[in-house]
Amino acid sequence: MSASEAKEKIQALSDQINYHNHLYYNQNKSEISDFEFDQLLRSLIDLENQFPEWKQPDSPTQRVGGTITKEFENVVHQYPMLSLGNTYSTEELMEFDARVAKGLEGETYEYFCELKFDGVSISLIYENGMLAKGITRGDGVRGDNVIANVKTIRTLPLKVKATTPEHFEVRGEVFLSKEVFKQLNKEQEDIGEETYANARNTASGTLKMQDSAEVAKRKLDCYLYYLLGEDLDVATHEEAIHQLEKWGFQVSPTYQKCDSIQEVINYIAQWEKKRADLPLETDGVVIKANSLAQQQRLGATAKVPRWAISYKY
DNA sequence: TAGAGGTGGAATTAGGCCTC
DNA sequence: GAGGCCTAATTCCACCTCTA
Repeated sequence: MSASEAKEKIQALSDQINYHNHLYYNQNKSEISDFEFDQLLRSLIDLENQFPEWKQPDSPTQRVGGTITKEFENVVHQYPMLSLGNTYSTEELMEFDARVAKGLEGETYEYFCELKFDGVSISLIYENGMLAKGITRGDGVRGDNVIANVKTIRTLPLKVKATTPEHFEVRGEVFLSKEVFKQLNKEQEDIGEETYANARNTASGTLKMQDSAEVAKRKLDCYLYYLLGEDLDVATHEEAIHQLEKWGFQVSPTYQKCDSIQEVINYIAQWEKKRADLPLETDGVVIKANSLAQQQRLGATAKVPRWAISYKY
């Protein structure tokens, strides 16, 4: 095979694999068997080994893993990763609303609600459209760069196709879906090993595994919920979420803008009934002030932002 | 068994508001 | 302005569950 033929073949195989990945993870459909999918991947790996000059940095083979990480690089977060304050009742929500109203005296404001999924927080750094770092929360100031493991998450774009700022950060939650966790425990049972206690801690442990090939087998998934950086051209959290969707990131389909705290309360009540039907575990709702300028004005304490709070079911 | 990530609760501190 | 009260913010620690 000539070099130019190899280049075309590598591109065609990459497109094919990306197409099937997209179908499987975004539409929950599969046109080929797991065996056929593996065959496609193996063909691509063989070709890339023969013609490494045509191997693309965002090749789907990057997701197969294989990197052994002896020690994760410790990285300082550009923007501290704060946790959220918790509420457990509508009374506490009303108090939160009163604090927001006080902080934004005389201004109108709206909220943005989304379900809080039971997973592990992650910060993704993109440089020139390429996924460069995947950092755990750590102590909120510094975290570990687990990029080799993050790259195995097939719903995450390794390269953003659209025009983006040179540098931006996306935050989200890495999780194991109920179905994948069930399957994982079945496999443990089959080989006579102890089953995992819960999906959140299993996802957390998986992210810190040293063998990314093993991580790739666990089928981690990720929802993104926060966009950070300069030159982003967005004025509200809602616009930021739409921007993430346009760039090909998977965001939670449960989000909703609310004009008042009463609408927030209605949203919480609505999802309390429906959340059991979701494919992954949720433990509450995150409520944020929608305007980024107002978020700035409300600021944060040393531990939690004043413009957002979580409601725990 | 040690170390890491994360959660939740108790204790302490800081700051705002009210009364005198 | 001083003192007391209340609430929010912060710190610390115990605990759970995972991987190495």
